[in-house]
Amino acid sequence: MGSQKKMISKGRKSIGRQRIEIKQLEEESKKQVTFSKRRAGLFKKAAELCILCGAEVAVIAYSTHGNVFCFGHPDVGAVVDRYLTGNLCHSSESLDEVPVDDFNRQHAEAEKELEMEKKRLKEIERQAKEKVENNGGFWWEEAVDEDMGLEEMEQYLRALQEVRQKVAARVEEFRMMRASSLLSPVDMAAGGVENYFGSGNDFVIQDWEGGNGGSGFVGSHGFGYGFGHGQI
Amino acid sequence: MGSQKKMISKGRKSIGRQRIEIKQLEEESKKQVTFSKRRAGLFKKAAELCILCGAEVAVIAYSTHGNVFCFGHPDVGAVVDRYLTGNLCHSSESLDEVPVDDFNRQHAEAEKELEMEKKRLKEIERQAKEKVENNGGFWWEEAVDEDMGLEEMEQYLRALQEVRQKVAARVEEFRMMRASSLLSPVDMAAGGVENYFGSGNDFVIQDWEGGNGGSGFVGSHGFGYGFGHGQI
DNA sequence: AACCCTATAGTTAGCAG
DNA sequence: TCTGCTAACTATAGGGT
Repeated sequence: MGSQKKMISKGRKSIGRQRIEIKQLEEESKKQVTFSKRRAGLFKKAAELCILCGAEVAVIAYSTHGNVFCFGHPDVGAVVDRYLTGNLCHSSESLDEVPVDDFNRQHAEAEKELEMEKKRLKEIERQAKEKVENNGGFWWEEAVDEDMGLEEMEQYLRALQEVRQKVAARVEEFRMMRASSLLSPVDMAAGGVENYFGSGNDFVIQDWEGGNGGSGFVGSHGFGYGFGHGQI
Repeated sequence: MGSQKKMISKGRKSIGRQRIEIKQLEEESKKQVTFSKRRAGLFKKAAELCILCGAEVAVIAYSTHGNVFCFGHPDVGAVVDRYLTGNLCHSSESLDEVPVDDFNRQHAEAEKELEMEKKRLKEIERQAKEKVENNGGFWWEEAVDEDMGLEEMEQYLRALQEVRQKVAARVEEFRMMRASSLLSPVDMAAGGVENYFGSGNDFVIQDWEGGNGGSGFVGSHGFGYGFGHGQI
């Protein structure tokens, strides 16, 4: 950190930071530079949030080129896991302007969402059953029994994690074997998998309610909003 | 939005922002306020990154109280999905100082990691088998066949997503049924589940390599580093 | 608890090497 | 490409309401 000499001679050393509009950058090179810089900033902010507030945070960022960069505390997997197992993610339709202080309305929305979620679950199960009957599908497609207990389910969830790890590892192994050249690490699985949270195509901010209402969360850039709860 | 009168009388209106050390805040109330403010800032930054650079970003943040707040574009589920299916997340031991330009070394590390991953897989499978033999465990614990093909495996992965969704939904349903009061929405799954990416207990920043080397990625707060690649 | 406000700490756009 | 610089922009700590 020692030596910075002045190495600029003109009166104005630099025009300094300029205000920019927040909209898609046209120039590819500028886009890349900005991505690098801002990603670093984002990760730093995330880390500070963790340290200051004891929060657990995961950030996953894909560049347009398809490369992924992650930050996580305690680690990405743990946070994502927690998210997947503990969150049914009440899909946000486009409630564009959530009144900041209307608790009751939000609660109503929550219950409606839950209802829809249940319906969707039913539909999925029905389809799965159908598939098995018609195509003689694989055993795992009829895995979840209608009468499975909570206890058993939790064990199942845990086991599922393990299995997934194994499969992912195996898939990775395969990929490593055949692809020593330049193959995008992620596009294999990109297609085909349904987006099972059913949200729209815009930005989404979602908070999860712990059982009692909360107050509104307000973002800034024309996001689609999920639930907003000041409850921390 | 209309009326701000001056309501401060002394010479200095405010002491303004003070420098703070980045370390766990002691005061609970301050912690909460900071979490709110900084979470908002983090989400805004994430959104700007998406807009400016066309990136896909997911941010998941848990407060110490266990409440979750998410940001995602196109949405959290999509990004997480992409992450889970396309990423084995080469666990970062503590390669504390990755040389910025040593591609070969990084490649070597990658292969070593893979080797360890394989070993771990073997160990897990052995344990699973043992468990099945000793306890008559559940069928799903012996799910992954040694000779499963890539094709089949990919389908399996996809199916796994579906099943997990179903289970998560079911678990959620159960929880909703019994807990109408204040129960943390997430702590059920928090314990017991192994961290299947095998990273440590510290901060983790992980990038994914697309098949050819890249240059170093440098963070700032004593994180554990994964792979660093300038490749965007 | 959620907003204001202000002053200032911190981030970053544009350049240069 | 990535690093460093600098000026200007932006986030936010502390405080009030």
